[in-house]
Amino acid sequence: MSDEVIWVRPEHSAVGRPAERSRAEITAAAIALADRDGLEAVSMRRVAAELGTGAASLYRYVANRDDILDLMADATAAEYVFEPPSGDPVADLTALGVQGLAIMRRHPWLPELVMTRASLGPAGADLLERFLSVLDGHPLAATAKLEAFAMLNAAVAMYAHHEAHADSDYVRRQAAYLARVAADGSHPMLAAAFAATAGPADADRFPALLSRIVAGMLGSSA
Amino acid sequence: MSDEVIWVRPEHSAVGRPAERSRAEITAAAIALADRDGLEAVSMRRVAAELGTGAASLYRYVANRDDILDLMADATAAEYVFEPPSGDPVADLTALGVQGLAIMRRHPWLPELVMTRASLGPAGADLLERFLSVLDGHPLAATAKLEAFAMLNAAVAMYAHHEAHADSDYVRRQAAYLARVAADGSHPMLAAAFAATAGPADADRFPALLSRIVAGMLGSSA
DNA sequence: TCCTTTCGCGAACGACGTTCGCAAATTAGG
DNA sequence: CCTAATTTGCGAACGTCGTTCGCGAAAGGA
Repeated sequence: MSDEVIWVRPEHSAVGRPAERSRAEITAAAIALADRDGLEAVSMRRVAAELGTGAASLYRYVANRDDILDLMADATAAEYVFEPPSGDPVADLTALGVQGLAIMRRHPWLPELVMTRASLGPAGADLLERFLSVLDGHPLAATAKLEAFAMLNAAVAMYAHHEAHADSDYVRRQAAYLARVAADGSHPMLAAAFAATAGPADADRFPALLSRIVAGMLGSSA
Repeated sequence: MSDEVIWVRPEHSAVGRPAERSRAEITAAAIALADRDGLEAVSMRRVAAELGTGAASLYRYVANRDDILDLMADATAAEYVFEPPSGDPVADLTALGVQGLAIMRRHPWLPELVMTRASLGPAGADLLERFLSVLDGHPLAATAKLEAFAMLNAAVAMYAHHEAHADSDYVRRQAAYLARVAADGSHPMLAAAFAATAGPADADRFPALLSRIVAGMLGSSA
């Protein structure tokens, strides 16, 4: 029953007792939970509790927990809105990435999902279609375009992930350790970089960073 | 006791009953386990079993499971060997990334670790120092250099992660779904890309991809 | 009405991370 | 040598997790 991806499995049967809930409701509950308490709060029991039902009931809608994660990821992919392309591939792909960052800011758990599972459902396929159509006619091998898609997603996810965890205890401990290493004299470059970074962070550097990366991937600079 | 990162906590006490094992042994056992059975096999109980001891004993060496993951990650960072720089930053950073890919090919679980918790221990600090020294004198803000470091690691991890899971059941199911979507006519670009990719994969495209990305990040093309 | 099919879900299983408390092992001080 | 102080090893237990099983309840078609 589940040797196929969830998107091709029928949601409800036409006969028998009708279902009281839907995949969409489960997805919404899981996303609400994750937005509030993080990804590890998305357990079968807690999603079920969010819906006022029993944990075992979820298995009527979903083969396992990973299916729920796939539903969540694809639901966020559906949040993209596609403006008419400008004709400049670098600008259009950068805009796509910037929009992705905005989505990930709404869902701080999304970067982890994108980085570790990279699954594409219907909305993910639409996104990829859009990406490829921006690149239509561009002299780059199909494989390279697909790599670029993966790379763009990874770059956005990486940035969003860092941003979302910038003030966690874990990162603070980590930074304290690096500062200590920098202070002991054995890592002069690290010390210099730390000193230069000490000031307040300025405006959103992401679009510039991303467009450099995109330009690099599309350009023939190597 | 554990409001500090593991690298600054003393490993053994001078007095009292001497410890029978060391962090290094635990790290080696965990890495062996992960190399053999994957990251999720690295549980307290199984690492302990690998060492012929009890699970609770590990907490004398480590505050929690995440500490073990940090030890593992830093142990792999120690596998880098730093050749004398050539003077060309793009080439030197690309070489660093290519070496990182080789390390990740030896440890297929490493990409996931690098992507989800970017933690730097002593060997990680050495790696970052090397990265920054290659970029010494380069006209790029310190923040941008640190972003570039994170981005390089992410790119390498992403590529290695895809490579390592390319023939998992999960990816096969995923590819079958995308092929089905491509076949139904609603995603022409996807279909075209699939057709163009059907042939056998040629040689290792990674150095070229990576050097384009690095050049993009370092260049002033935006 | 009854039969077939599906659904809801309590109960249970095994594995997980982590804590507690105590016995064993060692060193420091007398 | 003995004792006190200190640290280690770890069995047992707690709460949570994903998942399975089996059964009673609910609906539609004959």
